[in-house]
Amino acid sequence: MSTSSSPAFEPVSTQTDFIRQEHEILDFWKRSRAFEKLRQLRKGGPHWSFIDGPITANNPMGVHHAWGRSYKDLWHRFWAMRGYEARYQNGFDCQGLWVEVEVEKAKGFTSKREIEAYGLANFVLDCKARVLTYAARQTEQSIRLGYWMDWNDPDLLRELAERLKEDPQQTITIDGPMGPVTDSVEQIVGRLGLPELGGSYFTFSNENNYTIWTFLKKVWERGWLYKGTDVMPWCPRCATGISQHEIVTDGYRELTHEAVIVRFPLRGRDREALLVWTTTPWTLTSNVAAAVGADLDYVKVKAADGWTYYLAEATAPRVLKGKYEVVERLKGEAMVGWSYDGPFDELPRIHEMGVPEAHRVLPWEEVGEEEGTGIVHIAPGCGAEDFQLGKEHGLPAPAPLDDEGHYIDGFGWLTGRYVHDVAHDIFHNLEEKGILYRVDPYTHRYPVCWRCGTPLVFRLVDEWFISMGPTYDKPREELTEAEKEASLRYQIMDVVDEIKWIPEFGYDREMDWLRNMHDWMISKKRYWGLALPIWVCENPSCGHHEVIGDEHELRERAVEGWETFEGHTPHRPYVDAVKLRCPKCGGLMSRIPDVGNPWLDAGIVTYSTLQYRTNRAYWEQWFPADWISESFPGQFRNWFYSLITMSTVMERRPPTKIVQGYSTLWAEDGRPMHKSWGNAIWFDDAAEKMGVDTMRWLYLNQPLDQNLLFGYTRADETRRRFLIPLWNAYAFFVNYARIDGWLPPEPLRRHPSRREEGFPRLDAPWTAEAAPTELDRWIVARLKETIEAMTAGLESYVPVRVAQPAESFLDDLSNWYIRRSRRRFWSAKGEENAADKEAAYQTLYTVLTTFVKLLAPTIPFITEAIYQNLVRAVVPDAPESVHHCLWPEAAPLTEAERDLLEAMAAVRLAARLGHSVRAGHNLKVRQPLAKALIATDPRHRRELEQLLGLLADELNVKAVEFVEEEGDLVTYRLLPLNRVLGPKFGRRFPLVRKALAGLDAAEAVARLQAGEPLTLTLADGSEAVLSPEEVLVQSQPREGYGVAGEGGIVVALDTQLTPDLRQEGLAREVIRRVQALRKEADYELTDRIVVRLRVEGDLAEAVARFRDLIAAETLAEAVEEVAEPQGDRRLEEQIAGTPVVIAVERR
RNA sequence: GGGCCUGUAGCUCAGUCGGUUAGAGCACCGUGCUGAUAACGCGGGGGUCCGUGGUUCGAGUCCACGCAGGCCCA
Repeated sequence: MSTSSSPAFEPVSTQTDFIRQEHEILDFWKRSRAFEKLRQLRKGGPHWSFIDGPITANNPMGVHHAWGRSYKDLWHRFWAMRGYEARYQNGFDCQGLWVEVEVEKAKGFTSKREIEAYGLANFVLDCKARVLTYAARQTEQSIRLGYWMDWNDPDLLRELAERLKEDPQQTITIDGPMGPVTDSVEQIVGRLGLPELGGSYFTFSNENNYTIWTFLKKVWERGWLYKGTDVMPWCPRCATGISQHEIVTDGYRELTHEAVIVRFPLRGRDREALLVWTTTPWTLTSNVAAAVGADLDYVKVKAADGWTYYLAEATAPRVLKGKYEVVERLKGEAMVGWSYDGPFDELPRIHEMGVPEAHRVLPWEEVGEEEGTGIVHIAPGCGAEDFQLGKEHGLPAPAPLDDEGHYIDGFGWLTGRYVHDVAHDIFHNLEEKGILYRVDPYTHRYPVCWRCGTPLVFRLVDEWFISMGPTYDKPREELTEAEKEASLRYQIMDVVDEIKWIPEFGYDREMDWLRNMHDWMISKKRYWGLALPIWVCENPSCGHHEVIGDEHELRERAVEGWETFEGHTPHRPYVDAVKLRCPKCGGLMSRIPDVGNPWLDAGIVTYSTLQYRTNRAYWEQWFPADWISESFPGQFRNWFYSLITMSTVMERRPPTKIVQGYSTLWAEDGRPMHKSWGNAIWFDDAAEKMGVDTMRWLYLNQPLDQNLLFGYTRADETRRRFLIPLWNAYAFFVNYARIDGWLPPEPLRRHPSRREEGFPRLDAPWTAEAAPTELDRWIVARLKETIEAMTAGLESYVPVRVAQPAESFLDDLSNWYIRRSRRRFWSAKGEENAADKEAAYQTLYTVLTTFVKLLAPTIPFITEAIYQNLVRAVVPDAPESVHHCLWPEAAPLTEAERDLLEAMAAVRLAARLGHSVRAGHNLKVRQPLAKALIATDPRHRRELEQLLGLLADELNVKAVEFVEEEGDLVTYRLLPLNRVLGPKFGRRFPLVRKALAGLDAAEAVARLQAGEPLTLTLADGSEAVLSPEEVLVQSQPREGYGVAGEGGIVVALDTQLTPDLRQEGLAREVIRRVQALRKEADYELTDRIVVRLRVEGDLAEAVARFRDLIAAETLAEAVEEVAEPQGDRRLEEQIAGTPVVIAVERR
């Protein structure tokens, strides 16, 4: 964002405020319409299709959403840089109980009755308005994250929300991508996301709802839609059934209830009773039977309280109070058929249903003795398994609760009471009747409502289901076509086979779910959601039902109420007005009042958002998605499931080619984030305190299958490890380039944004003016390697494979290339090393401009800031944004480059060893030494010889020499090659190892090097012959010689200090202190100075002798010895025991 | 209750086909380097590789059983 007219780099501070910079970049993108321009640039490119898993527009977005959204943005940007065109449509999930619950809270409603009194039309408007409000909020947050998507203007969404509540029927005109659109507010809202309005898709849109109707009609036509009566988990607060999909998602909580043991007196016997256990006392009102395990062992005991009890033998010690005596042992089988008096036989409803007559003992294989008494209370109207068992035995099924959890009429004193409030009164009542045995607290995982947390009850209800079809008891590959045709379950599995799952275990999870899942319950007795298009004949003797496939069919079939519905979106209450004629009996048909399961809304989007109903050619262009990405937990049975199931029904095709999943976000303390635990971090806070580039890098550097521990400590670490070094490498370059007035020559000025403009390749990035060194060639080879690795990582959708090569490259760049190259940038202009300096500039410029492109998809802000200065400020015709550039490409590494990479690794190892020796001898690097000695094999020697100057420099030695006779530096160790000799000698192997260790190593090595075998005499007297290939010779540093070794390289240093070396070392001590003073004085890098010193003894000699060196190194025009040194800065201390005073002054 | 995964340094995690002295980052201590760095280098302390048993010349790695935690399903 240069403002100067003549091209030049802007100065760069190393103290940049990254967060402020992010806001400036956001402004820049907005001002320059960067995203719109990118879309223009990529128009006509090959398609990369992404379908967004819709985010629930119900609350501000969290840092866990930011995780997924960073990935979505990253891969969009990556493919755009590869030249692909994408659709960029964000999605909002809009309908369902989660929105209703929030609106209820806001309105202070606590029951469905209050909603109905308020009016469905108003309630639905409130739900729509809430969705629009939070969609606006989430859009703003996503923009802050740097996410580039096609969304609506947040202000427009907020305005629609207000207008909607004002008067949904008022007509407005808004601008769309194809021109102005005029319609009622309600219809504009219903058309959001369609081509004429653009922006995010909303699952409450007309198109989304009607496409689901189309889906449901197909289901119905194939005979898979049915109404079932069953005992279902039910939330008494929300007054709705909870489907299996929902109950397993966050659906259990550790709760402590009071478990009760009750006497069921046996009829016709005196004070003999079954002991029956339950954790849900409210269900005792509806007890019908008692179940025993036919093969379990039971006992009849005489207890101290005068009763005789029956219970499972294994349970007796923990169940029975006080002393007891076992009178008889019997199998459960023996008790089957006994009848007993139920605990609430006096209730009128129980009487009416013939329950007392039905009471008896049944056999049931599910009965166990781990809990309770081994005799299970059966209430067919209150439990799913109980209902099944009751059906098998033809038992009545009293259902005691209404939809809000109150006892219905006919339950005596309980009628009208709330299910979760009656436990104690029931205990009291049982006590009075003399049948309460004991009550104990019992902690178990109990299902709760996933929205409001209310413990669920089980109710006998009518719901609508999609049949998943039979599960056949044979392997899938043996299924016939006919069997598959009859079972949606297996059709879905076939589709799942065609999808690539990342990580791979996703496939198994999805399959596991499909094998086990029950029919999909799609109805909900609520208000805000998909209006299920099921119309039922009102004539009770007919009951025929039909599914309507779209709005046109509805209009054709409507015989009543169309005028009430017309002009409205297909939501309650208006759509409920439409009546049809029953084709069977001629009666009137009404829509069932239920709304749909919200996963229907999200599952249809690969059809509804791609114009499946209206423009099949367009749909074919973008279907299936290339990639979708969501957090794993829950999605196997929710979005992934519904998406795949619905696509299977629609077209029997996979909705996406790749599913990428990632784990759960936790707080840094390893626990889930929880408002009440104080460990939650809000997105807005994270963005403004960490910066979103930091967040995005943190997300990238995270294995998909592990939970992400998110917090400020980790963010600081991430910033320090990656963003700051990146920024400083860039700042280093710019600040020296400014000093030298360096600008990139022509071949380096190419940053194409379209393929036809050509690619600069990295094989020879230097002009004729540059004389690249091995170091330059090395970092370019590393860059090529990094391009290859990051590209492969991105193509495979594995984030750590993108982050890891980038981090390792930056480390090499910062801590080796730049550190070793610094001096090359200092030299003055026009000297004989101009070509070397030019090479350094060209290399670093190429590396930095290429590297920021590789990083741009992940950390879009800092890379944009760097690009604007490195490229746009000096190459005005370059693409306007780094995000408009094409992805770097490089030819494969050449043989020479591979060799160079190996060689540099050897040098760095040798340098490490040299530093280690210095540290061991307390020899500062500042102190020059005469030579380093290296003992190594011929291959490493060849490698090191290419780069000796570099190594000498790094170790501050005058020479590096190789020693032929290693024995001085090294001792040998002989080790057996386990892999070979282990199997060869088997049991004798330890003896071989021992014998080998006992040899004279030097002598044995000499023989081996001559190619002769070794003959060993083992401890058991036998002999073993080892060929040279079977022995590993390990050289290790000889103790006490100042050597260090590793990986086949041994380094020693000549630690003798000659007077010359010592004086040079002292001179360097002086230089170091002058540099420190320069820094303290805050001089510019180019400022010339005068150095004034007072020194004595050795030091004086050293200064006199190395005066020129000191002057050159510190940019001093003069190095003067004075009695009282004065200047801008001054220090007094000792060097090697000699006092010294140094002052510097700027010229 | 069943299935899958995990258990390695204070913390977060690598550890290939079973093989030689079990590693990294963070944190801590010492020390060096520093005319880009909030960095970086070198060194140090810190290990019952969850436990028990087994297979094997050899087990962090394979097997069995158990313990603890996570996920999925009942």
